[in-house]
Amino acid sequence: MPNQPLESFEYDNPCPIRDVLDRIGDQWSVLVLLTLQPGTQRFNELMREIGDISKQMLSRTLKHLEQDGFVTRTVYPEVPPRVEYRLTELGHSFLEPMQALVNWADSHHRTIAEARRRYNRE
Amino acid sequence: MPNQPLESFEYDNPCPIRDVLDRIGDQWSVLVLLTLQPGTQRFNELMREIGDISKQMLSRTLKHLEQDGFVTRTVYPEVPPRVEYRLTELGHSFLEPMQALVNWADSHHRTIAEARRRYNRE
DNA sequence: CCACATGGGTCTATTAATTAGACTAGGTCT
DNA sequence: AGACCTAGTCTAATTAATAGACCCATGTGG
Repeated sequence: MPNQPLESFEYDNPCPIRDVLDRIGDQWSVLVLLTLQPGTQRFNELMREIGDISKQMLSRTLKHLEQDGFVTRTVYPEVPPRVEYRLTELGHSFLEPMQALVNWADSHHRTIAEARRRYNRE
Repeated sequence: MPNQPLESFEYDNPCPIRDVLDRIGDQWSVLVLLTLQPGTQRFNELMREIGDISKQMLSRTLKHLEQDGFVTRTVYPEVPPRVEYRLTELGHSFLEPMQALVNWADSHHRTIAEARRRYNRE
């Protein structure tokens, strides 16, 4: 174990709700979880599926999600390597309320786009 | 109108859901909306209430939320100035599914904290 | 009359986060 | 031998966020 971990995973937010929401409320976590919803995906599949995420951020996001128990990471010792990511029970459970939010976004995005245009005109 | 707007508000995300969620999925938007839930708040009240947000980010976040129609901004031409922020119907409507997510976070944060400790031990 | 406080910001300089792209490993295929 | 595969990591360059100084007009205290 020659090198220090580059990022420590300790996290001491006094508010547990903010602690949870700050973690999954970053740019990518929810998108990764939604992409994993249909089933197991490999690293590069996630890259392709999401399209505009960088390797580093996908790697870090998956690491966080794994740490918090949202996904599992399974390595198959083959060559070339194969690593599969899959939602846990917790991950699926999270996507239930999240799905309600996605539905909200889906049914209100026109209203929002409209508000944005109006604001820009003035 | 001598100076260009420093940040353009155009935003052309091909996926409308990501367009909406990316906007409110930043570090502060949800927190600001939740803080406005009980009722009208002034700028510095929001600062104090949230505690660890910078003026600039609060200003920018409120501007985005106003642009997207989540909050209204009312200026009273007094001295010293008074500016009140208040949720719109859309803002309140958004907080309904969001509240479900907050509840989820509240009831699962122990499980998550546990997973995080386990991960760090290994 | 001068100094200071006030609220809601903006501007700037420093620090942190994100990105793009090069690089690695061991094995298969030509 | 040389090229290719995946799942990352490392570094350098770009971008975003923060802290703190500053601004405006007016009201208050001395």
